[in-house]
Amino acid sequence: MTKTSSRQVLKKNQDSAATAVQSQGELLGVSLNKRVSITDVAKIAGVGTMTVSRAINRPEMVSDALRKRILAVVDELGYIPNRVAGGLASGTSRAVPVILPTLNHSVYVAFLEGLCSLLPDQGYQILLATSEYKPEVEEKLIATLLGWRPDGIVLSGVNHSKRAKSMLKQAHIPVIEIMDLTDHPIDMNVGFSHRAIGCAVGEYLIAKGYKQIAHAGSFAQHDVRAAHRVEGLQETLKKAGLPFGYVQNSNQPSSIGLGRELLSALLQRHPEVQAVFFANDDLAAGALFEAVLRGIRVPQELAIIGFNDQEIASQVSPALTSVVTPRFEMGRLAADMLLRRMRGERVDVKKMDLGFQIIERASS
Amino acid sequence: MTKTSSRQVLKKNQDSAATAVQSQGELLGVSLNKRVSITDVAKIAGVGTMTVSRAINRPEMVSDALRKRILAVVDELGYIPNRVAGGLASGTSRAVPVILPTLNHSVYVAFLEGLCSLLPDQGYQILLATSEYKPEVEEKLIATLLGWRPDGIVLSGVNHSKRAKSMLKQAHIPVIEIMDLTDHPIDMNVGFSHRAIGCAVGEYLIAKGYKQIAHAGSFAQHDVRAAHRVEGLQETLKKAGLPFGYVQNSNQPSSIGLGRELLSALLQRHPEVQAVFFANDDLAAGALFEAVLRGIRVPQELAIIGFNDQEIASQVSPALTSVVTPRFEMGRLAADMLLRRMRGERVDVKKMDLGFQIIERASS
DNA sequence: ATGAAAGCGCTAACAA
DNA sequence: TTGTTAGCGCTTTCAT
Repeated sequence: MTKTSSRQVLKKNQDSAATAVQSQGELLGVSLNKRVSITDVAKIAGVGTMTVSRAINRPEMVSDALRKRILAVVDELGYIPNRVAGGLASGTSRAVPVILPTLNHSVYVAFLEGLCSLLPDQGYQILLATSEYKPEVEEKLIATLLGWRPDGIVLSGVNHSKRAKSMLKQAHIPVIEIMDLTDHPIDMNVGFSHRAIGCAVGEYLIAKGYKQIAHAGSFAQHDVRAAHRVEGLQETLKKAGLPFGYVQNSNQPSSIGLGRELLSALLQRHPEVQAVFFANDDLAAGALFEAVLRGIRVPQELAIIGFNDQEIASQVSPALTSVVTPRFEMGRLAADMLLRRMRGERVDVKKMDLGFQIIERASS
Repeated sequence: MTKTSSRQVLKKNQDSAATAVQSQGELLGVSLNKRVSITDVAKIAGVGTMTVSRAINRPEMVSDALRKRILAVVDELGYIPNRVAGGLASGTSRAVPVILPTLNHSVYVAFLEGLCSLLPDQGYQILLATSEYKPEVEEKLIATLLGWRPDGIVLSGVNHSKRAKSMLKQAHIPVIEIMDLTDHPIDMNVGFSHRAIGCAVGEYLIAKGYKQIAHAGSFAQHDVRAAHRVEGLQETLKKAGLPFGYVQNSNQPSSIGLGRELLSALLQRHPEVQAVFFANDDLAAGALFEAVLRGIRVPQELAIIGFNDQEIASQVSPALTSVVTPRFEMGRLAADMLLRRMRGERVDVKKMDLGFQIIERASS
């Protein structure tokens, strides 16, 4: 392949010097073994490096003839501009780190898809990292990722270590916090209020006449957002004079199987429970399967409500009531806000509440 | 924060010059507004930049006293080394692009988690990109990603455009192709034979006594690997003298709901079908739900077998027979092989067949 | 429209 | 052990 290319180039530069060195694996002094650089292209095209740079990045600034010649050489040599060098020279890396707590929840994956559907097309590269829900890991990741001198950064949640915040401020780049809401965003913020969701679910279940209402979740000590939903729920129950102590947690990662276990444990401790709000639909689906297995009628004997409206919720039977959150759209919106800022535009609405909706189905 | 830091540093450099400029937002000629560079650290610590570099990257090469002093300054200033500059200077970016067809399949996500569990800890940064199963998108992504001068790269599948292959060869970096097997890997290859899986499933179903055996899948025109499983299945059916034309495809992305639709369509066209091999467990679960809904007894009237052994397979009832593939382990292994190569070690076994296993459950 | 010079921030290689 | 020099490959700036 390399050989073929060099021959083709040769035809366009048919002088004795070129022919002479070709046998050494060189062409006009350009080694064919080393990665080809802008200088190589410039030499062979017989122009300055700046013209090559322009022909590639701002084609309209170069005359048609020259641009054509240069791009032909680029093609022949298989030249791929070095973004690392370009980034250093221009001070803009086009890198956008995304720190997610996990990839194990379809919510974060859907969000990531939203980002992927916009950022790469605009020339930005996603640097992926997962924090495992641990603030100290997140802090380290932020430090590492800022080393890439990113043009912007995406964080999950609104709780970050003091040092993390200070590093981000020093970086002077657009930052967007997603999935949750705060009154004091580092910079920009799109998400929804988990506390409000907890309240709404509480009100919904109370209105349906349930009295003994529980919450069950995974990764209890780490998932701050789930904790906020629990708080909202408990607050509402308290106000209504209902018991609010029915909480079943696990430290394991979320799964359908864990949903079964959580329900079993909960029913053993509190057989009187009438309705359970789960931290996500996988757990809720597991609980539903367990209930069906045990012959517990849903929702007559036990109501189940999930979270995030993952596909499974609508597909099981009875179908699961759930809370829809616009995760894919959140990804696109986050990307859009970042892009505008990275282009130098102003973004006036720095905090966006994307809201949520309870989708009532057969399970409650 | 910045102010506090500068004061603390000041104590260690208590000379009149420093005090004089501090009010201008400078300290020893170091602006506090610009991002802090290695030169800033060097100046304030009173050492050369190389010593700072060493104190950070090869601490053992610097005397204790000096290292301590330097790291203190690093801390005070909040200095974060610029990897872009470092990468350019050292010729190693520590970037590892990963091109996946989609994030919509839990297989790829699990694989990605496997990578994430190893690469970042070793100082490598994952650059994520999705090709939407399109070779031409993949080719473009490869070109873009090679611009980051990565130290290695991960590709999905073994079918890549000619230009893609040639670019990868020119890059002279370790390449690993995952998920599938080929006799002619670009460089390294871990995966399993989808054709063999198709054959094995065929033999399994034949042995169970099924005669009318179908395959149903999504993204038909793009998912080459699913197509190979179909080929294997059909080959086996053909050999056994059984009908092999029962194939139901859709161009939509995979989902539980699509599984329902696929089964409906298949049964309408071929009510005689006795067993269906689905392209993944989401589809299979959907089909199962649909069958239950229609009162079709599984497996007595219809056997269902899924692929990838996602969690849902074992949790529905009847539980789904499926084919386990070690996707998380594949991620770790791919990371491990890449890491060894990136460290300059040799990797002798360039092609690894990770195999698969049919997990028999109640649905077949 | 094109090119030359300078330098982005860091590290390899060498010198002291 | 530490510092100096010279780039890495590109783009900015300024000249032509």
